[in-house]
Amino acid sequence: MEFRKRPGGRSARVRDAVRQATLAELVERGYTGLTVDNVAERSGVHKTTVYRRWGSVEGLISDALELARDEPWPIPDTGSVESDLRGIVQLVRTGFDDPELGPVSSAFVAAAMQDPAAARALHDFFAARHEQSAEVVRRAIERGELPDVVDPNEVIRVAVAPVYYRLFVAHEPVSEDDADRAADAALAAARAGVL
Amino acid sequence: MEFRKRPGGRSARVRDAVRQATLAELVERGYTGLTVDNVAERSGVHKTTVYRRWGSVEGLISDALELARDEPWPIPDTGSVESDLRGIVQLVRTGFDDPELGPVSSAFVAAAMQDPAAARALHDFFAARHEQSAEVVRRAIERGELPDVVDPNEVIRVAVAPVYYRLFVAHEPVSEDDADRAADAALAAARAGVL
DNA sequence: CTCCAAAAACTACTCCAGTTGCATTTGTGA
DNA sequence: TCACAAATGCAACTGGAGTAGTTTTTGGAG
Repeated sequence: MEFRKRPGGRSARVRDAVRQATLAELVERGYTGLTVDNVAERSGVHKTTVYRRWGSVEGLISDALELARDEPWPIPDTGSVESDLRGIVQLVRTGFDDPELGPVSSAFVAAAMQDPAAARALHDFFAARHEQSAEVVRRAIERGELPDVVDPNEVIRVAVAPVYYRLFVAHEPVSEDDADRAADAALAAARAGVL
Repeated sequence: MEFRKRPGGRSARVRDAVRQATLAELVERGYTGLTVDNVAERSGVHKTTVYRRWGSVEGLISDALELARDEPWPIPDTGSVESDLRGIVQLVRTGFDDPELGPVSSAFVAAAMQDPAAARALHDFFAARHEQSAEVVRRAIERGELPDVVDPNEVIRVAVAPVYYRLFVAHEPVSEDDADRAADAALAAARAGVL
Protein backbone atom coordinates (compact mmCIF):
# COMPACT_ATOMS: atom_id res chain seq x y z
CA MET A 1 0.00 0.00 0.00
CA GLU A 2 1.17 3.46 -0.78
CA PHE A 3 -0.12 6.94 -0.21
CA ARG A 4 1.60 8.66 -3.08
CA LYS A 5 1.55 8.12 -6.81
CA ARG A 6 4.64 7.27 -8.78
CA PRO A 7 6.70 10.34 -9.67
CA GLY A 8 6.65 9.46 -13.37
CA GLY A 9 2.89 9.01 -13.64
CA ARG A 10 0.71 11.02 -15.96
CA SER A 11 -0.58 13.27 -13.20
CA ALA A 12 2.96 14.11 -12.16
CA ARG A 13 3.92 14.87 -15.75
CA VAL A 14 0.92 17.14 -16.12
CA ARG A 15 1.69 18.87 -12.87
CA ASP A 16 5.29 19.54 -13.85
CA ALA A 17 4.38 20.69 -17.34
CA VAL A 18 1.84 23.17 -15.99
CA ARG A 19 4.20 24.47 -13.32
CA GLN A 20 6.97 25.01 -15.83
CA ALA A 21 4.60 26.68 -18.28
CA THR A 22 3.30 28.96 -15.54
CA LEU A 23 6.77 30.17 -14.68
CA ALA A 24 7.70 30.64 -18.32
CA GLU A 25 4.53 32.61 -19.00
CA LEU A 26 5.13 34.76 -15.94
CA VAL A 27 8.62 35.60 -17.15
CA GLU A 28 7.40 36.45 -20.64
CA ARG A 29 4.12 38.21 -19.99
CA GLY A 30 4.07 39.01 -16.29
CA TYR A 31 1.18 38.63 -13.91
CA THR A 32 -1.30 40.74 -15.84
CA GLY A 33 -0.60 38.70 -18.96
CA LEU A 34 -0.95 35.32 -17.27
CA THR A 35 -4.02 33.40 -18.46
CA VAL A 36 -5.11 29.82 -17.91
CA ASP A 37 -5.54 29.39 -21.65
CA ASN A 38 -1.97 30.36 -22.39
CA VAL A 39 -0.59 28.11 -19.67
CA ALA A 40 -2.71 25.25 -20.97
CA GLU A 41 -1.56 25.70 -24.53
CA ARG A 42 2.09 26.07 -23.64
CA SER A 43 2.08 23.06 -21.37
CA GLY A 44 0.13 20.90 -23.80
CA VAL A 45 -2.42 20.21 -21.08
CA HIS A 46 -6.07 20.78 -21.79
CA LYS A 47 -7.48 23.90 -20.21
CA THR A 48 -10.31 22.07 -18.44
CA THR A 49 -7.69 20.02 -16.62
CA VAL A 50 -5.89 23.14 -15.49
CA TYR A 51 -9.15 24.63 -14.25
CA ARG A 52 -10.05 21.44 -12.40
CA ARG A 53 -6.72 21.08 -10.60
CA TRP A 54 -5.66 24.68 -10.12
CA GLY A 55 -8.93 26.54 -10.34
CA SER A 56 -7.61 29.88 -11.51
CA VAL A 57 -4.58 31.99 -12.29
CA GLU A 58 -4.16 32.62 -8.58
CA GLY A 59 -4.22 28.87 -7.98
CA LEU A 60 -1.36 28.41 -10.42
CA ILE A 61 0.62 31.07 -8.60
CA SER A 62 -0.16 29.65 -5.18
CA ASP A 63 1.17 26.32 -6.38
CA ALA A 64 4.39 27.86 -7.64
CA LEU A 65 4.64 29.72 -4.36
CA GLU A 66 4.52 26.54 -2.30
CA LEU A 67 7.38 25.17 -4.33
CA ALA A 68 9.43 28.31 -3.83
CA ARG A 69 8.85 28.23 -0.09
CA ASP A 70 10.80 25.04 0.44
CA GLU A 71 13.81 26.13 -1.56
CA PRO A 72 16.47 27.43 0.80
CA TRP A 73 18.26 30.57 -0.18
CA PRO A 74 21.84 31.62 0.38
CA ILE A 75 22.00 33.41 3.71
CA PRO A 76 25.31 35.24 3.97
CA ASP A 77 27.74 34.53 6.81
CA THR A 78 30.45 37.16 6.62
CA GLY A 79 31.26 37.39 10.30
CA SER A 80 29.58 40.75 10.94
CA VAL A 81 25.87 41.48 11.24
CA GLU A 82 26.22 44.65 9.29
CA SER A 83 27.40 42.99 6.09
CA ASP A 84 25.14 39.97 6.63
CA LEU A 85 22.08 42.16 6.89
CA ARG A 86 23.16 44.26 3.94
CA GLY A 87 23.67 41.08 1.99
CA ILE A 88 20.14 39.89 2.68
CA VAL A 89 18.53 43.18 1.72
CA GLN A 90 20.60 43.37 -1.45
CA LEU A 91 19.52 39.83 -2.25
CA VAL A 92 15.92 40.98 -2.07
CA ARG A 93 16.60 44.03 -4.19
CA THR A 94 18.55 42.24 -6.92
CA GLY A 95 15.96 39.45 -6.92
CA PHE A 96 13.31 41.85 -8.12
CA ASP A 97 15.71 43.34 -10.64
CA ASP A 98 16.43 39.96 -12.17
CA PRO A 99 14.65 39.52 -15.52
CA GLU A 100 13.63 35.98 -14.61
CA LEU A 101 13.02 36.13 -10.89
CA GLY A 102 11.57 39.62 -10.88
CA PRO A 103 8.33 39.01 -12.75
CA VAL A 104 7.71 35.78 -10.85
CA SER A 105 8.29 37.34 -7.46
CA SER A 106 6.20 40.37 -8.33
CA ALA A 107 3.41 38.06 -9.43
CA PHE A 108 3.47 36.39 -6.04
CA VAL A 109 2.92 39.70 -4.32
CA ALA A 110 0.26 40.82 -6.77
CA ALA A 111 -1.68 37.56 -6.66
CA ALA A 112 -1.65 37.47 -2.87
CA MET A 113 -3.36 40.82 -2.89
CA GLN A 114 -6.36 39.45 -4.74
CA ASP A 115 -6.76 35.88 -3.57
CA PRO A 116 -6.94 34.69 0.05
CA ALA A 117 -5.34 31.34 -0.75
CA ALA A 118 -2.41 33.05 -2.45
CA ALA A 119 -2.18 35.40 0.52
CA ARG A 120 -1.89 32.44 2.88
CA ALA A 121 0.74 30.84 0.68
CA LEU A 122 2.73 34.05 0.57
CA HIS A 123 2.42 34.42 4.32
CA ASP A 124 3.92 30.98 4.81
CA PHE A 125 6.59 31.77 2.27
CA PHE A 126 7.69 34.86 4.16
CA ALA A 127 7.46 33.11 7.51
CA ALA A 128 9.98 30.60 6.19
CA ARG A 129 12.17 33.33 4.72
CA HIS A 130 12.16 35.28 7.97
CA GLU A 131 13.04 32.19 9.94
CA GLN A 132 15.98 31.45 7.69
CA SER A 133 17.21 35.04 7.50
CA ALA A 134 16.92 35.57 11.24
CA GLU A 135 19.88 33.26 11.61
CA VAL A 136 22.27 36.14 10.90
CA VAL A 137 20.73 38.06 13.79
CA ARG A 138 20.87 35.08 16.14
CA ARG A 139 24.53 34.63 15.33
CA ALA A 140 25.14 38.30 16.05
CA ILE A 141 23.49 37.93 19.44
CA GLU A 142 25.69 34.94 20.21
CA ARG A 143 28.77 36.94 19.23
CA GLY A 144 27.63 39.73 21.52
CA GLU A 145 27.16 42.18 18.64
CA LEU A 146 23.53 42.74 19.58
CA PRO A 147 21.65 42.70 22.89
CA ASP A 148 19.84 39.41 23.44
CA VAL A 149 16.50 41.12 23.92
CA VAL A 150 16.09 41.79 20.21
CA ASP A 151 13.59 39.79 18.16
CA PRO A 152 15.59 38.36 15.23
CA ASN A 153 12.60 38.07 12.91
CA GLU A 154 11.58 41.64 13.59
CA VAL A 155 15.03 42.90 12.66
CA ILE A 156 14.70 41.12 9.33
CA ARG A 157 11.26 42.57 8.71
CA VAL A 158 12.36 46.12 9.43
CA ALA A 159 15.45 45.66 7.28
CA VAL A 160 13.67 44.45 4.16
CA ALA A 161 10.42 46.39 4.57
CA PRO A 162 11.65 49.64 2.99
CA VAL A 163 12.67 47.81 -0.17
CA TYR A 164 9.23 46.25 -0.58
CA TYR A 165 7.59 49.52 0.37
CA ARG A 166 9.44 51.38 -2.34
CA LEU A 167 8.82 48.72 -4.95
CA PHE A 168 5.19 47.81 -4.37
CA VAL A 169 3.61 50.64 -2.45
CA ALA A 170 5.28 53.96 -3.19
CA HIS A 171 6.53 52.77 -6.60
CA GLU A 172 9.89 54.46 -6.26
CA PRO A 173 13.14 53.08 -7.63
CA VAL A 174 15.39 51.29 -5.16
CA SER A 175 19.11 51.97 -5.42
CA GLU A 176 21.90 49.93 -3.93
CA ASP A 177 22.41 52.69 -1.37
CA ASP A 178 18.75 52.65 -0.46
CA ALA A 179 18.99 48.96 0.34
CA ASP A 180 22.13 49.39 2.44
CA ARG A 181 20.54 52.25 4.31
CA ALA A 182 17.52 50.12 5.15
CA ALA A 183 19.74 47.38 6.52
CA ASP A 184 21.77 49.88 8.52
CA ALA A 185 18.65 51.46 9.95
CA ALA A 186 17.33 48.12 11.18
CA LEU A 187 20.70 47.41 12.72
CA ALA A 188 20.85 50.77 14.46
CA ALA A 189 17.39 50.18 15.91
CA ALA A 190 18.41 46.72 17.08
CA ARG A 191 21.53 48.09 18.74
CA ALA A 192 19.38 50.70 20.47
CA GLY A 193 17.26 47.85 21.76
CA VAL A 194 13.95 48.92 20.22
CA LEU A 195 13.44 45.78 18.10
CA MET B 1 -12.74 82.84 -22.61
CA GLU B 2 -12.44 79.94 -20.27
CA PHE B 3 -10.44 76.75 -20.12
CA ARG B 4 -12.75 74.79 -17.80
CA LYS B 5 -16.37 73.73 -18.08
CA ARG B 6 -19.01 74.89 -15.69
CA PRO B 7 -18.98 72.90 -12.46
CA GLY B 8 -22.69 72.17 -12.74
CA GLY B 9 -22.59 70.93 -16.33
CA ARG B 10 -23.59 67.46 -17.39
CA SER B 11 -20.02 66.23 -17.66
CA ALA B 12 -19.31 67.38 -14.14
CA ARG B 13 -22.42 65.65 -12.87
CA VAL B 14 -21.44 62.44 -14.60
CA ARG B 15 -17.93 62.66 -13.23
CA ASP B 16 -19.12 63.15 -9.67
CA ALA B 17 -21.71 60.38 -9.91
CA VAL B 18 -19.13 57.91 -11.21
CA ARG B 19 -16.57 58.87 -8.60
CA GLN B 20 -19.05 58.47 -5.80
CA ALA B 21 -20.27 55.15 -7.17
CA THR B 22 -16.70 53.92 -7.48
CA LEU B 23 -15.96 54.63 -3.84
CA ALA B 24 -19.24 53.07 -2.70
CA GLU B 25 -18.61 49.95 -4.73
CA LEU B 26 -15.08 49.67 -3.38
CA VAL B 27 -16.37 49.86 0.17
CA GLU B 28 -19.03 47.23 -0.48
CA ARG B 29 -17.26 44.77 -2.74
CA GLY B 30 -13.59 45.64 -2.55
CA TYR B 31 -11.15 45.81 -5.42
CA THR B 32 -11.70 42.29 -6.75
CA GLY B 33 -15.44 42.95 -6.85
CA LEU B 34 -15.17 46.28 -8.62
CA THR B 35 -16.53 46.21 -12.17
CA VAL B 36 -17.25 48.93 -14.67
CA ASP B 37 -20.76 47.57 -15.13
CA ASN B 38 -21.59 47.87 -11.46
CA VAL B 39 -20.20 51.37 -11.24
CA ALA B 40 -22.16 52.36 -14.33
CA GLU B 41 -25.40 50.96 -13.00
CA ARG B 42 -25.00 52.46 -9.54
CA SER B 43 -24.09 55.87 -10.90
CA GLY B 44 -26.84 55.89 -13.49
CA VAL B 45 -24.25 56.59 -16.16
CA HIS B 46 -24.13 54.37 -19.21
CA LYS B 47 -21.24 51.91 -19.20
CA THR B 48 -20.03 53.08 -22.60
CA THR B 49 -19.49 56.52 -21.15
CA VAL B 50 -17.53 55.12 -18.25
CA TYR B 51 -15.32 53.14 -20.62
CA ARG B 52 -14.77 56.18 -22.80
CA ARG B 53 -13.76 58.51 -19.99
CA TRP B 54 -12.06 56.17 -17.54
CA GLY B 55 -11.07 53.27 -19.72
CA SER B 56 -11.04 50.56 -17.10
CA VAL B 57 -11.39 49.67 -13.45
CA GLU B 58 -7.83 50.86 -12.90
CA GLY B 59 -8.72 54.16 -14.53
CA LEU B 60 -11.55 54.65 -12.07
CA ILE B 61 -9.17 53.99 -9.22
CA SER B 62 -6.49 56.28 -10.61
CA ASP B 63 -9.06 59.03 -10.76
CA ALA B 64 -10.09 58.49 -7.16
CA LEU B 65 -6.43 58.44 -6.25
CA GLU B 66 -5.77 61.84 -7.77
CA LEU B 67 -8.57 63.24 -5.68
CA ALA B 68 -7.21 61.67 -2.50
CA ARG B 69 -3.76 63.07 -3.17
CA ASP B 70 -4.82 66.67 -2.74
CA GLU B 71 -6.66 66.12 0.50
CA PRO B 72 -4.40 67.07 3.39
CA TRP B 73 -4.35 64.77 6.35
CA PRO B 74 -3.94 65.53 10.05
CA ILE B 75 -0.24 65.51 10.82
CA PRO B 76 0.22 65.40 14.59
CA ASP B 77 2.17 68.11 16.42
CA THR B 78 2.61 66.92 19.98
CA GLY B 79 5.92 68.56 20.71
CA SER B 80 8.07 65.42 20.56
CA VAL B 81 9.18 63.51 17.47
CA GLU B 82 8.56 60.21 19.14
CA SER B 83 4.85 60.69 19.63
CA ASP B 84 4.49 62.55 16.33
CA LEU B 85 6.04 59.66 14.43
CA ARG B 86 4.00 57.13 16.35
CA GLY B 87 0.91 59.11 15.56
CA ILE B 88 1.63 59.03 11.85
CA VAL B 89 2.25 55.30 11.76
CA GLN B 90 -0.86 54.62 13.83
CA LEU B 91 -2.79 56.78 11.40
CA VAL B 92 -1.66 54.52 8.60
CA ARG B 93 -2.51 51.39 10.53
CA THR B 94 -5.96 52.46 11.64
CA GLY B 95 -6.68 53.76 8.16
CA PHE B 96 -6.45 50.26 6.75
CA ASP B 97 -8.52 48.93 9.64
CA ASP B 98 -11.32 51.36 8.93
CA PRO B 99 -14.27 49.64 7.23
CA GLU B 100 -14.67 52.54 4.80
CA LEU B 101 -11.14 53.72 4.21
CA GLY B 102 -9.56 50.27 4.36
CA PRO B 103 -11.02 48.75 1.19
CA VAL B 104 -10.45 51.96 -0.77
CA SER B 105 -6.84 52.31 0.31
CA SER B 106 -6.14 48.65 -0.31
CA ALA B 107 -7.63 48.99 -3.76
CA PHE B 108 -5.20 51.80 -4.51
CA VAL B 109 -2.26 49.58 -3.67
CA ALA B 110 -3.65 46.59 -5.56
CA ALA B 111 -4.53 48.57 -8.67
CA ALA B 112 -1.13 50.22 -8.80
CA MET B 113 0.41 46.78 -8.95
CA GLN B 114 -1.37 45.99 -12.20
CA ASP B 115 -1.61 49.23 -14.07
CA PRO B 116 1.22 51.65 -14.84
CA ALA B 117 -1.05 54.70 -14.75
CA ALA B 118 -2.36 53.74 -11.33
CA ALA B 119 1.22 53.13 -10.22
CA ARG B 120 2.18 56.64 -11.25
CA ALA B 121 -0.85 58.07 -9.48
CA LEU B 122 0.02 56.17 -6.33
CA HIS B 123 3.61 57.31 -6.58
CA ASP B 124 2.48 60.91 -6.65
CA PHE B 125 0.10 60.25 -3.81
CA PHE B 126 2.86 58.94 -1.60
CA ALA B 127 5.25 61.67 -2.62
CA ALA B 128 2.70 64.16 -1.35
CA ARG B 129 2.11 62.16 1.83
CA HIS B 130 5.84 61.92 2.52
CA GLU B 131 6.29 65.61 1.99
CA GLN B 132 3.51 66.44 4.42
CA SER B 133 4.56 63.89 7.03
CA ALA B 134 8.22 64.87 6.89
CA GLU B 135 7.20 68.10 8.61
CA VAL B 136 7.32 66.36 12.00
CA VAL B 137 10.94 65.40 11.33
CA ARG B 138 11.87 68.86 10.14
CA ARG B 139 10.40 70.32 13.31
CA ALA B 140 12.41 67.82 15.36
CA ILE B 141 15.59 68.90 13.62
CA GLU B 142 14.80 72.54 14.35
CA ARG B 143 14.21 71.68 18.00
CA GLY B 144 17.55 69.88 18.08
CA GLU B 145 15.98 66.48 18.73
CA LEU B 146 17.58 65.03 15.64
CA PRO B 147 20.85 65.69 13.81
CA ASP B 148 20.35 67.95 10.81
CA VAL B 149 21.96 65.44 8.45
CA VAL B 150 18.90 63.17 8.44
CA ASP B 151 16.64 62.98 5.41
CA PRO B 152 13.13 63.74 6.72
CA ASN B 153 11.35 61.85 3.94
CA GLU B 154 13.51 58.79 4.48
CA VAL B 155 12.62 58.71 8.17
CA ILE B 156 8.96 58.66 7.24
CA ARG B 157 9.47 55.89 4.70
CA VAL B 158 11.35 53.69 7.16
CA ALA B 159 8.75 54.37 9.84
CA VAL B 160 5.70 53.38 7.81
CA ALA B 161 7.30 50.68 5.65
CA PRO B 162 6.95 47.83 8.16
CA VAL B 163 3.21 48.41 8.41
CA TYR B 164 2.75 48.20 4.65
CA TYR B 165 5.13 45.26 4.49
CA ARG B 166 3.12 43.31 7.03
CA LEU B 167 -0.20 44.18 5.44
CA PHE B 168 0.49 43.77 1.74
CA VAL B 169 3.59 41.61 1.43
CA ALA B 170 3.96 39.22 4.34
CA HIS B 171 0.21 39.29 5.08
CA GLU B 172 0.66 39.34 8.80
CA PRO B 173 -1.61 41.17 11.23
CA VAL B 174 -0.38 44.55 12.48
CA SER B 175 -0.91 45.31 16.14
CA GLU B 176 -0.76 48.72 17.79
CA ASP B 177 2.56 47.70 19.33
CA ASP B 178 3.93 46.68 15.96
CA ALA B 179 3.18 50.13 14.63
CA ASP B 180 4.78 51.87 17.60
CA ARG B 181 7.84 49.67 17.29
CA ALA B 182 8.23 50.61 13.63
CA ALA B 183 8.07 54.30 14.49
CA ASP B 184 10.56 53.87 17.31
CA ALA B 185 12.95 51.94 15.08
CA ALA B 186 12.97 54.69 12.46
CA LEU B 187 13.58 57.24 15.18
CA ALA B 188 16.46 55.24 16.68
CA ALA B 189 18.06 54.97 13.25
CA ALA B 190 17.61 58.70 12.70
CA ARG B 191 19.20 59.47 16.05
CA ALA B 192 22.11 57.22 15.14
CA GLY B 193 22.49 59.28 11.97
CA VAL B 194 22.01 56.47 9.45
CA LEU B 195 18.94 57.98 7.80
C1' DC C 1 -2.44 -9.72 -19.15
C1' DT C 2 -6.66 -7.82 -17.94
C1' DC C 3 -9.67 -4.85 -15.85
C1' DC C 4 -11.07 -0.72 -13.48
C1' DA C 5 -11.16 3.64 -11.17
C1' DA C 6 -9.17 8.03 -11.58
C1' DA C 7 -7.49 11.57 -14.28
C1' DA C 8 -7.23 13.93 -18.56
C1' DA C 9 -9.14 15.23 -23.12
C1' DC C 10 -12.72 16.78 -25.85
C1' DT C 11 -16.99 19.41 -27.22
C1' DA C 12 -20.09 22.58 -26.69
C1' DC C 13 -21.84 25.57 -24.26
C1' DT C 14 -22.76 30.25 -20.98
C1' DC C 15 -21.69 34.61 -19.36
C1' DC C 16 -19.69 38.96 -18.98
C1' DA C 17 -16.08 42.45 -19.93
C1' DG C 18 -15.19 45.53 -23.38
C1' DT C 19 -16.12 47.55 -28.33
C1' DT C 20 -18.47 49.77 -32.27
C1' DG C 21 -21.61 52.63 -34.95
C1' DC C 22 -25.18 55.46 -34.57
C1' DA C 23 -28.94 58.33 -32.32
C1' DT C 24 -29.90 61.63 -28.85
C1' DT C 25 -29.13 65.09 -25.52
C1' DT C 26 -26.83 69.11 -23.59
C1' DG C 27 -24.77 73.44 -22.70
C1' DT C 28 -22.47 77.07 -24.65
C1' DG C 29 -21.21 80.85 -27.74
C1' DA C 30 -22.75 83.70 -31.23
C1' DT D 1 -32.89 82.11 -28.88
C1' DC D 2 -30.69 79.04 -31.95
C1' DA D 3 -27.38 76.13 -33.94
C1' DC D 4 -23.60 73.23 -33.46
C1' DA D 5 -19.92 70.50 -31.45
C1' DA D 6 -19.08 67.61 -27.76
C1' DA D 7 -20.60 64.43 -24.63
C1' DT D 8 -23.80 60.90 -23.33
C1' DG D 9 -27.07 57.21 -24.27
C1' DC D 10 -28.26 53.17 -26.67
C1' DA D 11 -28.31 48.51 -28.88
C1' DA D 12 -26.00 45.07 -31.01
C1' DC D 13 -21.98 42.73 -31.28
C1' DT D 14 -17.17 40.27 -30.31
C1' DG D 15 -14.05 37.55 -27.82
C1' DG D 16 -12.31 35.21 -24.21
C1' DA D 17 -12.72 33.34 -19.49
C1' DG D 18 -14.79 29.75 -17.17
C1' DT D 19 -18.21 25.52 -16.90
C1' DA D 20 -20.75 20.99 -17.76
C1' DG D 21 -21.38 16.57 -19.67
C1' DT D 22 -19.28 13.03 -21.93
C1' DT D 23 -15.67 10.13 -23.84
C1' DT D 24 -10.96 8.53 -23.86
C1' DT D 25 -6.60 7.46 -21.85
C1' DT D 26 -3.65 5.81 -18.31
C1' DG D 27 -1.32 3.47 -14.72
C1' DG D 28 -1.40 0.12 -11.42
C1' DA D 29 -3.50 -3.90 -8.72
C1' DG D 30 -4.79 -8.49 -8.84
